[in-house]
Amino acid sequence: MSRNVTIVEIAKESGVSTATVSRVLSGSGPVSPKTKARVEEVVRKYGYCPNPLAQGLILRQSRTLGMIIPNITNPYFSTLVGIIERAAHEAHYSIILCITSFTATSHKSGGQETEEDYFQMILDKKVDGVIIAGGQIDLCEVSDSYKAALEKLAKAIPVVVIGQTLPDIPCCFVNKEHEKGMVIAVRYLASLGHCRIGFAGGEPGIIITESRLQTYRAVLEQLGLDTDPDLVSVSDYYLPDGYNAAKKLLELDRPVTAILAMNDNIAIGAIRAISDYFLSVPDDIALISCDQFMDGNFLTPRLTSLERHTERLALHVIRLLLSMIQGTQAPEPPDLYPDLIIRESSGKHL
Amino acid sequence: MSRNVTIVEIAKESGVSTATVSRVLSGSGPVSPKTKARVEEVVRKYGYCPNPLAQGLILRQSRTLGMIIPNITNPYFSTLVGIIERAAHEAHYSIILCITSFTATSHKSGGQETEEDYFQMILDKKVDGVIIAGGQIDLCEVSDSYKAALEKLAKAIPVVVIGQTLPDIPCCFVNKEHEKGMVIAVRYLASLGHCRIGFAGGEPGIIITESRLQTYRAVLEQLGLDTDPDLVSVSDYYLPDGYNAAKKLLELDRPVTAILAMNDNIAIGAIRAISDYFLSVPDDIALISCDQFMDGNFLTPRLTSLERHTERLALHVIRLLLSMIQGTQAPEPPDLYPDLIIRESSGKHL
DNA sequence: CTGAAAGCGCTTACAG
DNA sequence: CTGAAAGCGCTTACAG
Repeated sequence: MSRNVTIVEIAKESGVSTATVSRVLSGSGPVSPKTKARVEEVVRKYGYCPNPLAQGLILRQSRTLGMIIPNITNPYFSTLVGIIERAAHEAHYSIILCITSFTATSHKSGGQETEEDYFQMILDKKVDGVIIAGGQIDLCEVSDSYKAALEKLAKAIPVVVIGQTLPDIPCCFVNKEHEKGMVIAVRYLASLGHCRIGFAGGEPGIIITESRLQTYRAVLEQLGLDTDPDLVSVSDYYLPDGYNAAKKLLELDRPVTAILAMNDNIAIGAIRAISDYFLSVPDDIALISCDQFMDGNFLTPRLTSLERHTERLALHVIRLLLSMIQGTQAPEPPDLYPDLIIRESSGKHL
Repeated sequence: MSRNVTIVEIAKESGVSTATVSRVLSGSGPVSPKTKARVEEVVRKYGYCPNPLAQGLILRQSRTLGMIIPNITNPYFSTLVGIIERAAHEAHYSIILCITSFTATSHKSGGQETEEDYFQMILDKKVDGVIIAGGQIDLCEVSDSYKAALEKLAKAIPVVVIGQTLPDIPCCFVNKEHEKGMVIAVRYLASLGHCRIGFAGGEPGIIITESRLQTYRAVLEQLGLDTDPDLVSVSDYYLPDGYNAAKKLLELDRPVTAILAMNDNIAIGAIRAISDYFLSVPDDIALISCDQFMDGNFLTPRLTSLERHTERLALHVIRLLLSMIQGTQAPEPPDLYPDLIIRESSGKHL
């Protein structure tokens, strides 16, 4: 950080006090048109810009927001970050990005760098607000230390978290919708005549997985279809998980005829496994991705998938945070009702 | 930003001056063991942490780095961001992420928010250093206003840019390697007996595209193979671009027998198009992705691709920036020699 | 080893 | 409408 023009120089050159310069810059307080013009000229000449550190010290704000995510490689999170950064920038805020590398398994094995540490760090940074997406908040069982750290954070600054609502913590919790899409997808597959519908991907102990699983079972029962535990294969959210899950579902004594994939990664891995068994999608196995990551029209086969409107979620979250910071009215919650986009992979009626 | 415990409280409670508290916290200057212990105790009790704004004002550093990218949705950039954030965090720096939405076409049509504006913003934020990846720097023709803005930025703080070297600008430029991989890929396809090798994807006027194109033509000529302009179809880097490019290459009077795809998106789109022509990869068309985004082993067909070691690049870039900031020796340049990972899509000898 | 004081660059009552 | 002065929370010569 090099030495820059300061308000003192500008004041001197303009022949006024720093107070006046400050006034014309902030637009607060009365300034005569002439003085104003003169100061503005000098400001322009030097390309002067107030030091945000000094401003922040007085104003108690940094015009900086923290965003904490477990992973940036996952399209869900990168979409979130993209939209949020853009909206924040338009509102003249910057985003400090924190990537915790949290995974349910690393957590169990006692990951070294914890999300709690990041909470503290972001608190120390004196940001004006924080968005937390995913991580431990998605666990069915949230640790006490996490709750304590989140509470401490939320008591100090506005925070909105995307994930389950934790009681007695002064955050805004924005809940994602996990059930409706599952109901739509299972019913659709059933309407096509499938009786053995597999569930592939997701991590046990994670809310999104468990609640989808529960819905899946409930709808299956309602419909009088098979609900063997064998029909379910969960491990994680990535390509190999889809591959292994599909493999398992195909090797059953009574194999599945349809698979619900947690997301596009799982679906792509599953397609690979299905091909390795010399079977095809959708002729032998129907497939639906429950979380669209890309335009399924360009995959082979064209992937039937659930659009969950991550952009709307992202926009809502940043607007909500901004409203908390500025003390304005909270925005209307967005329509997050998922859309089933029927393409080829789900096939036709059996 | 709420009111916090300050150094004054800590000093009072410890019965020493703020200077002493500052000394024990920073470890600079001599402090008697007893005083030190007492102060540390109080610090711990209050969970005190110096206000970084106040510190930054004096120390002229913010322990914050800027990272400017055009797009976070592209796996290349999200990988870069992931690695860089992690390394920065380990070195106790935070990352302010700036996403400019730059594309070559938006640029031509005169995009409203420019990268230059972001340069100014990040300068105003008083970050300690900046990493710039992609954007206008990847254009064959860089505008004067961009150069001027970059020069201004680089004169103020350390900046490393991933992209072509611009003369007379005091940045560290880290160049990516575009030719070698192309040579390997073209030669491999030729060795398999292909004579009509298409080139799909990429944006005209962008360095990575143009230099690969040049290499592609040079190798083809060297080998005495067809170099019709018709064999090339460029537009952009995403799924639809791969789809359209492959379509065009298949509709030629003398269609291609092999396609070089700029990256996995292009390859996936191309596979979709090839299937729509009732052709298959690799039986009818051989395919290589020149920029691996995911594990090609899980795609159908398994995708032969070039691994370009983005992680190594990312690590080098952040280390380089840190060395500039700290005035230490620059790290050794990484081995960015691309590896051709031969899987199914490139097929066997004709 | 320790403290009083100046100062980083700004903003905002408070006078005038 | 404008300026002198205090103060945001910290660090660092400078004395002692």
